[in-house]
Amino acid sequence: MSQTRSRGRRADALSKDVVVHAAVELLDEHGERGFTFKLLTERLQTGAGAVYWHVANRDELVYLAADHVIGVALTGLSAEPGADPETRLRTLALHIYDTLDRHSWAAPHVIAAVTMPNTMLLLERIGGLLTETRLPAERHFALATTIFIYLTSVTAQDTARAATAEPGVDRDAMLGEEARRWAALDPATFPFVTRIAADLGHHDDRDQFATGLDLLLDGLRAQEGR
Amino acid sequence: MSQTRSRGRRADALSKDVVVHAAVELLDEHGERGFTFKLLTERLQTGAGAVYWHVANRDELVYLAADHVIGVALTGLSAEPGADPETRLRTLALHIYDTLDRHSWAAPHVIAAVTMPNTMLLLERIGGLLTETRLPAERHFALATTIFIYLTSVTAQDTARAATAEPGVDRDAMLGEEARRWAALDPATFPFVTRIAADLGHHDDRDQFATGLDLLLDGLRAQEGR
DNA sequence: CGCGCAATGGAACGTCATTCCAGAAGGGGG
DNA sequence: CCCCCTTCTGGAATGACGTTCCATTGCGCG
Repeated sequence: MSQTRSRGRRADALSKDVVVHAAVELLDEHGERGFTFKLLTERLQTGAGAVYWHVANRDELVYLAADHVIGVALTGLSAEPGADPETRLRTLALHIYDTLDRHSWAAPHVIAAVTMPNTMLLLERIGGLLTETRLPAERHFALATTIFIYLTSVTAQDTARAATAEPGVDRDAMLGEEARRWAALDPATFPFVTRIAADLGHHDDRDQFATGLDLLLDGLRAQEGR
Repeated sequence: MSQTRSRGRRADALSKDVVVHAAVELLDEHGERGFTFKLLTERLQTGAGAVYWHVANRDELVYLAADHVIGVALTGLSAEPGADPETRLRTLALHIYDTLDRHSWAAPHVIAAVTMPNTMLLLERIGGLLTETRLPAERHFALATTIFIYLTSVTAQDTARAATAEPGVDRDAMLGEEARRWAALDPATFPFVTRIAADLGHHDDRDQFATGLDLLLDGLRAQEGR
């Protein structure tokens, strides 16, 4: 089966796109930490040198992979005509949240560099929706970036936390375990945490995210009313 | 000067605390990526084995260092008596922001594990302040975690982005450069981004953070009013 | 049809976290 | 006072990783 490959140029050429696609797959499977050039060259049936011909280094590859994921998420979003801007903002945010949830390694990189082409497109979308509200134009920059930062940051952290869990361990079981630990704390020093420990058990990250987003939008509406 | 050390037990004993302190220093100086066991053993004038006697591995060490930083931040915060809970919440948040800004490597770890002793204390503080508001008790869990998540996530990303910059490069110059790149985009596809490009030039992360926080608190007040 | 150069595969290198272990204090019991 | 054993130490050894280097190849242009 596995035969030693001949050196030199190949017919089924490697390309930046092919490399990035393979990287996204492997990142999805093994996470950022588990993603290595060894895995990558094995999947692509090639050597390290070939990969480095198309990509500067590991960092750039992960960067490109993250941008690709955001790009797919943005193009795969329907226009949702007729709805008011606030609703569409909410839809957009949750859609990005879900996408990054499926590629948990990507989120931290999306924010690190606003330079990323598709990340900028995301900011553009948010800003476009804000323009349709009655909010004063001089606040648009602050508000758009705030929503952008909330969206990317919180998602990044949610997914990072989720990725911490050992693969194969039940998520609900882990939450239950954590809730029990909270409840077992000293109520004298932790009156609040012990009181809300039960809530932790039936807690959903996505709902949590939506709650914060709604709070932001409520704040926005409150400012709008003034 | 530098003399070969004899093996075996030493008078000036190493301890978990000493190791963690040195780790915090080196993390501040070199960031998470630049922090290596080589640097650590050189500073502590010892070998790797000695460090591993006190600490399980690199991950645990960074975890302990991050918790230590949060602990210092929480104990170093004055009580601010007389102020209303909302103001105190704002002060607390900005204080944590500033602390994590000074130890940019720490922020990502603070959120990853809510298990961290001092991270839980932070959640407790936030919850305690919420209890003093007129908000319904059944919403306390959702709101406290929302604020907690906003605080830690956004700070984490701000500091991560700041750490990306090459040491020695002027931050304002970099922002100006970025603003120029935004302005140079095609106004047809990026109407919003090109319009707000100028704002990016005189933009401050801390103000930005405060804006989002105020938006959250506005939303909170709006819900309170209902 | 041959030649140049874009592309390739893998060996080699330096760095890193981690493991392993021989050996040296410290201190308690005889 | 001295021996022993637990606790702690330093550094050599290991294996995985990202990256560099280069001889070699075969596509596609002339």
